[in-house]
Amino acid sequence: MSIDQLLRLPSYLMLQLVREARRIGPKGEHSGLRGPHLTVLAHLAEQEAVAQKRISDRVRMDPSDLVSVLDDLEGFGFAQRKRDERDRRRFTVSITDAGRQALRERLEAARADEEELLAPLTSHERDALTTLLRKAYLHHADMRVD
Amino acid sequence: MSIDQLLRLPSYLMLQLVREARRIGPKGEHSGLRGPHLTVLAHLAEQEAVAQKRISDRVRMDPSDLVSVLDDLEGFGFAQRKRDERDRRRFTVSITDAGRQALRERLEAARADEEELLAPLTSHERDALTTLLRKAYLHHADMRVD
DNA sequence: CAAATTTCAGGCCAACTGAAATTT
DNA sequence: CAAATTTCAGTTGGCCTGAAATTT
Repeated sequence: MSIDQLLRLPSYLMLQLVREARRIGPKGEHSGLRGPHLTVLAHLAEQEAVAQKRISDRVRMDPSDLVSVLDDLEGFGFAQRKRDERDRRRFTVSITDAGRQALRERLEAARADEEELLAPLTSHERDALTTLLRKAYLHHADMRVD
Repeated sequence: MSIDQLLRLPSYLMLQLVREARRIGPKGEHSGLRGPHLTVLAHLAEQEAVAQKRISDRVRMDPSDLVSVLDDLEGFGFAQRKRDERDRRRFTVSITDAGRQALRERLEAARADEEELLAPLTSHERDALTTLLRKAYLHHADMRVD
């Protein structure tokens, strides 16, 4: 009875599925790249020379945590930091070609893992799910966009 | 462009929404009860005298982590451990009345938080989302049921 | 001077690994 | 003896707070 009530809570179900997803992937290639790295890379891929503060706002990541993520990305040669000479408090961050390549590969792998996670759903159901999640997420994301 | 690809990955969207959910609640009452405690309580509410191993299998929690969760629940007076005299390797765990009461309250609070998280969706959409998530989750859960 | 940006030190929780102690 | 169950010790990653250093 109580379990059934848990299984009617979307946030509980999402948490369990996220745990399931973590178990499925990622194995292989750039496994040093975890969730936050991928998120940051994707945002870098759309902007030239962004300040770290702007990134951490956009992806809702703590600025202090972003530091080590960028350290990693620079270590892999996937991103570069440069002082902003117009405001020397800032660093501007850019993605490299290798970074774009790694991003492509990881997105590809993520889509494959997705297949496995959502295997029990028809492709129509998967689309419906994605649409609903996207709508819910975008609402919260828009609440905090500049 | 790349962000858009991220936003087509259900597991990414679910992860972000779970993070959002964590920010919303829970505040107040029994905040010593976190996610795993609630999950375990819900499972205890349906079974008399379960072995820990069985719980950790059912909720896919590491047996060693379950130890401290049960320590907490016992500390709150929400659960009890007793040696299984027929197989003295086992402890059998049961929920208490106080545990049932706390579970009820926490489920109530969780439903309220849910409202806030899924505010952007119509009630029909929320139902559809829940159904899809449930279907996806149950498939994986059934894979590991005795 | 106050405020913004990046960085570091340290905290907590969830998830995992490896090994011990007890019992079957 | 090997296997099962519970427990403990220790690691990691994600998320957070507080404070420092630099610059505006």
